[in-house]
Amino acid sequence: MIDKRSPIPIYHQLEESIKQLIESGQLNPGDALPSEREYSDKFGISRMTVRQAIINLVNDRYLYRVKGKGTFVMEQKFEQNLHGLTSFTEDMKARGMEPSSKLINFEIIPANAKLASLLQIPEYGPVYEIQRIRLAEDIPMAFERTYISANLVQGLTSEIVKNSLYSYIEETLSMKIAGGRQVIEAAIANAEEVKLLEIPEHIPVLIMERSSRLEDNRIFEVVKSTYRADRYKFMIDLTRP
Amino acid sequence: MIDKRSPIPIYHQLEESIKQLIESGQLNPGDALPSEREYSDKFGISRMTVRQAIINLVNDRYLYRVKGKGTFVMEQKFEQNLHGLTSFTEDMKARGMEPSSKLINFEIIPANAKLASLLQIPEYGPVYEIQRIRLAEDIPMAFERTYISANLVQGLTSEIVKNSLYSYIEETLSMKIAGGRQVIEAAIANAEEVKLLEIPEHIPVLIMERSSRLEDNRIFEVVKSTYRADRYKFMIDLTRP
DNA sequence: TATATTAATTGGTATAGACATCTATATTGA
DNA sequence: TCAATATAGATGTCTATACCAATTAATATA
Repeated sequence: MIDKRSPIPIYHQLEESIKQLIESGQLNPGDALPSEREYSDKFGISRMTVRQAIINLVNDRYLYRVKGKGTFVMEQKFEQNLHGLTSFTEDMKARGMEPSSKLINFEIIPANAKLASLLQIPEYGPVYEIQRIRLAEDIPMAFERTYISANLVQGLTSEIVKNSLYSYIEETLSMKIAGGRQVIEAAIANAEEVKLLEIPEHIPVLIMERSSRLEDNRIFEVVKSTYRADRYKFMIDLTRP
Repeated sequence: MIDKRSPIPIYHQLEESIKQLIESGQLNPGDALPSEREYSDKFGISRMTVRQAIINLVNDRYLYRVKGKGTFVMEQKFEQNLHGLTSFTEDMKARGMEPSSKLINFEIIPANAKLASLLQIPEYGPVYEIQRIRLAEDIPMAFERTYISANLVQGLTSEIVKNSLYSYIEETLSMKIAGGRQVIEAAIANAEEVKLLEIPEHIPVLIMERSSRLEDNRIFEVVKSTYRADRYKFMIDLTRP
């Protein structure tokens, strides 16, 4: 598996080998990798060389590491593309914080008039409603409600949502996600948000509404998120054409 | 510059130190950094530790390395972006509304510490302060404070500001505007904003802070705007690459 | 002079080991 | 039984050293 006499650097051989295990499904998201010392012993190479392979895979978002616990396989990596700078998970990671989610609700509901209009479906049509609390370092940062047309995105389960919705849509359903539109506004937290976000009453929040579309311009998702404004800011990079 | 007794890792201290040199303009795009061995000798730290700092900066696209030649400051830190740098005027016109402005203040003031840091100029350096109310269809929408380094953008008058600041910079002064960075947050309107925007007390507002830079990465403008959140939303288009 | 060689300098790869910090588990003591 | 304490094992930081590979400049040679 590792050829020390090869002109290809050892760390690169190991890197490709691990990447291959992930892409072939022998290592699944969340799985723990052997420890650095195990790799070191197994292949008779230095631990620093193992680390170099792993560091590269962490930078490429194939893996993530938790001090004292181990190294694990990342959820699908291209999720970051769509959200860009305003993706909660990526944003938090970029700030050196550990993001997590708490699923509050997952069910199919009939679309009301507004939702039907946003999703471009008939009124009372079936829609997945997914409600989540987004946390950073276990502190509630945002309350997120996602609505997905059930006729368009079929076979959705809470497990899929927990892993990666976008990879399910793109890989399993073979539909191509093209982009989206986001609107940001400010408001005062309502009672439900105060409770779920564990914040004082009457403090300002940021509301983000996003609708995401497929390549054929059908809307497959509408997300409404409420961010606590005392802890969260939206950052946007602008480059002139 | 490097404190070995600090609990902050040495590589991280060096990393921040180099990043600071770049962002403050003491290191310019294309400039060569001292070699790894020079850093190692200068600070009395291991070359591997220097490399860890540099590797991180290469991953963050601050630097790039060429084997046998050296390490250099990257030309453009960020890749192409999704949205352009638009002014209030352009934004309102795009929404089919008639924009106008009311100039409240136009003077040269000495930069305080925060402003000096944001504009990358010495403290007490001369800065244009331009305060404006932005209106759409004669309704106040935002209170905007613009700060411009007077040594960088010379000969500014209130007449120029009334017309188009950006075209003055690009056409008359022949300086190229490259982009900027925006931060959006929510707050409760303060007394001044309540008065100027003619809004009720305690309503939420959107705060936008933008810093704009020239092609040579000098910051020429810092803008802080307060938008009434009941009338104004930020819209962002995301398109997948 | 023009070309080839060599030396010096740069980043790239790899090793071995030390100690720190964090996590989970097992053990001990009240 | 419950809580504090020890420990084993994981990643994180750092050192010191060695040699490889690419580039550049100085030097020797035809």
